[in-house]
Amino acid sequence: MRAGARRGDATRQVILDAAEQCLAAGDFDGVSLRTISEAAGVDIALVNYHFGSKESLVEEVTERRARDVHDARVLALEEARHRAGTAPPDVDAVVTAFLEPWLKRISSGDVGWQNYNRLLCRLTMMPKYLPLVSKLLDPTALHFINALRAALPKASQESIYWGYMFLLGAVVQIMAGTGRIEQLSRGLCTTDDINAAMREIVPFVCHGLRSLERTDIAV
Amino acid sequence: MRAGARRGDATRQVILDAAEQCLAAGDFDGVSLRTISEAAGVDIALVNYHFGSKESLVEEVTERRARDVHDARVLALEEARHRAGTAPPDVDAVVTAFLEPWLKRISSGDVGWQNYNRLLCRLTMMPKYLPLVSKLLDPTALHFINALRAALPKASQESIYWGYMFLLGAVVQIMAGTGRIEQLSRGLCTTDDINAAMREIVPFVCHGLRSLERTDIAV
DNA sequence: GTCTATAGCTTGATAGAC
DNA sequence: GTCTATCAAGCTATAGAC
Repeated sequence: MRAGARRGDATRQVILDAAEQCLAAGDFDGVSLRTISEAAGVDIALVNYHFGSKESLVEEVTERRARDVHDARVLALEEARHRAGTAPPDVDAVVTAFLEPWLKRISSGDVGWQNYNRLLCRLTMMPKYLPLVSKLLDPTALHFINALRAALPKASQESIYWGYMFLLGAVVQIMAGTGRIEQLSRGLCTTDDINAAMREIVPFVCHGLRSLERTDIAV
Repeated sequence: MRAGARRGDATRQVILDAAEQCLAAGDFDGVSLRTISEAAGVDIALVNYHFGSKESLVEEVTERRARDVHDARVLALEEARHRAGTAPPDVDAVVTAFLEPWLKRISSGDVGWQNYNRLLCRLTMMPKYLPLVSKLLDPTALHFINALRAALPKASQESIYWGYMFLLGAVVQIMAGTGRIEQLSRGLCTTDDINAAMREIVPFVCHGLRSLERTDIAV
């Protein structure tokens, strides 16, 4: 490997990290390549040289970490299956397998994971990026929807999908880091304390999901 | 009232409606005043004449409907209090008072309410707009957080705030209309069928919220 | 109140020297 | 692989005629 290539790889990483950070903090289309290149301490022309376009940059930023989380989640679910023996893993096990790998990475101290997360939450809210979001997350989603189906055999097909979206919604609302809960609770709660958030969210969604098997509840 | 003033008012409404629609469909900063003025069928200069700036336009678009929902929700909660007698309204009553007025407006056939909703969901995900979101929604939020506190006396202060955010997250995930559940369920579920969504979401969040009173659940 | 015209700026992207 | 210089296109906002 030539010295130039090594230097180029380093530049790529610096740009990817800066993009991750800027996109997590700002509002996507409001974040310019100039902002990103300045944060990276790199000339703006290099962004286009290495990534071709802004769109490709966003893709690379997200894809970089998506596969890793997916694999860890699938593995966690596999382990839960092993622990459960012949019966399928219950709701708590499925939810935990879904959230644990995520939580672990966020609280790892690597600020990149926190940025990736915020970015991804923001991304899922924008119709424009639905194709990218689907490419990144559909495999994981369908995998865990299947697991939820097995854990909640009495729930309807539709209910499982709705339940997955509610689970996602609760998590996204916390992970996006909008500052809203800090504002409402006047600092009592903070999304920076991921462990506290997880402690609350797991029982909430597990109880919610289990209720999907009941059909005798009127609105 | 002069004819000119009446015409000006009509233009204002046309612009507000178009802005509501464009902002609901697109990604906020990606939506230009040109897009909005073209959708409204008016000259772009009129947008600045009537609203002064893009920021003010966004404010007016949101504030236009925010007060109405707030009032309806407070009234619904008041009625629930009356029905409940001496005891405070239970979780189901509080959640229903929160969601019913919203649901009613969305399914009223007025497409403006649907646009307003999507727009608002999108807005809550962008840190940049936290001040506006707080101004619009904090009164409602704190009002219902108080009601939840009364309905869940054994839950901790923190849990109530978290629970409110989870409730919000589940609703936002559905209302934002990102097309994700349609994609995942291959058309089986759709956020256009608000009634179906509501039928699923109410029991989910009510069970989730009630679980906040329990403290014996390990992560 | 409305429209034309345009100022002044920022954007993403590229051509060419090194 | 990196940097300077610059492009065309888009944006918000405004000044002035009608």
